[in-house]
Amino acid sequence: MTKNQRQHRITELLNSSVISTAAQLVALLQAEGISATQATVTRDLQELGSVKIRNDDGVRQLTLATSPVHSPGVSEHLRRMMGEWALTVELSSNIVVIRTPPGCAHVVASALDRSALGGVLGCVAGDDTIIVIASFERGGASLAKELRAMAGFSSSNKKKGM
Amino acid sequence: MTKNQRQHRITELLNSSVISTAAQLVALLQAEGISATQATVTRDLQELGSVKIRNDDGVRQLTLATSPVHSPGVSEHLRRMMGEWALTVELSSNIVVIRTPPGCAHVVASALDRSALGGVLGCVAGDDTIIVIASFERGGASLAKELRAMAGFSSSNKKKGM
DNA sequence: CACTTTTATACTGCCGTATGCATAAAATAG
DNA sequence: CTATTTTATGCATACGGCAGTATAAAAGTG
Repeated sequence: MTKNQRQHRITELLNSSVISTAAQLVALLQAEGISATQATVTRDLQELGSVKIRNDDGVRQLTLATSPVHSPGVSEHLRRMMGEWALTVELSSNIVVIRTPPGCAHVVASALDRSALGGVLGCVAGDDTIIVIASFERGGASLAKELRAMAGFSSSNKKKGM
Repeated sequence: MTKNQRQHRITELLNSSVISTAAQLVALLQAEGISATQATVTRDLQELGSVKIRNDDGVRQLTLATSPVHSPGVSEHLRRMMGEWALTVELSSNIVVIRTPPGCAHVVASALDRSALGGVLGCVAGDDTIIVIASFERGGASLAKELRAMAGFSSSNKKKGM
């Protein structure tokens, strides 16, 4: 059972039952054979963006934020995806083109979307290509530079004039 | 510069010039600011499925196999993708349904395709869902079991009767 | 066959992630 | 306000992947 799987199960549990504490979650997971401690579950809840609200019955209940939360882990996640999947990052005026291995473009694009990187109007992804549109104010060059840094490209091997 | 990026550049180099030895590749990479040793490049070449052929000029040349090669690393890669991205693996007769986080289905499906897992007729992927069709001979149950194992699900937390 | 070149690998160290334990900090209850 | 419950976190550890060094194995050469 990996972290993603555990977090997915936690999401399901929070959406289907009233759970008040991390300790309860630990017990529920344990009951279905998933072992994790309170510390781990608490960290999961943070990453998932959970909040504790008082529901209609006046009971405190853990819920997941419906609107995407920009936890500190999100930009970290983007950095990791860029490092792992971005093969090239190239620039044409205000457009940055990122190439990935086949089928991997969406993963990176999702991470980009969620990260709410500054000065990005939006991005679209094909199978192995992502088009990122920089805002006029930001400009493509600055954005490309940031994305290249995330991907772990040193400035020395920047392609010139392509 | 990460491993994927380096391997991508190696692919480009092999396709665009005549290269005979790993040592040559090391030098070419070095020239563009990518440092790697012969050992690393050799490992890359193995993973990429390179072969050394004698070309029309009678020169021995490193080339990439056009047909997908089943290097030992391929099934390892599948295992890693399943562990990282597969959230659930469920079964309905000879069909196995794998759920992933949004946008991640293709990555896993590609890995599945490349792995040439036994008894798989084929698979298709949406945004967060993969449908894998088991051959009649193999049967969905056996396939699901193998995929679940890859994803790191212990047999204990197998869902019953859902 | 002897020698050189090239490739493959055993071993080791490094780095980042994930997690448990212990405990501090914060929230809640009375 | 104090005590209790709950959450957050500093630290240590385990594990996995990656890559370098040194060296063995294999391939090529004459």
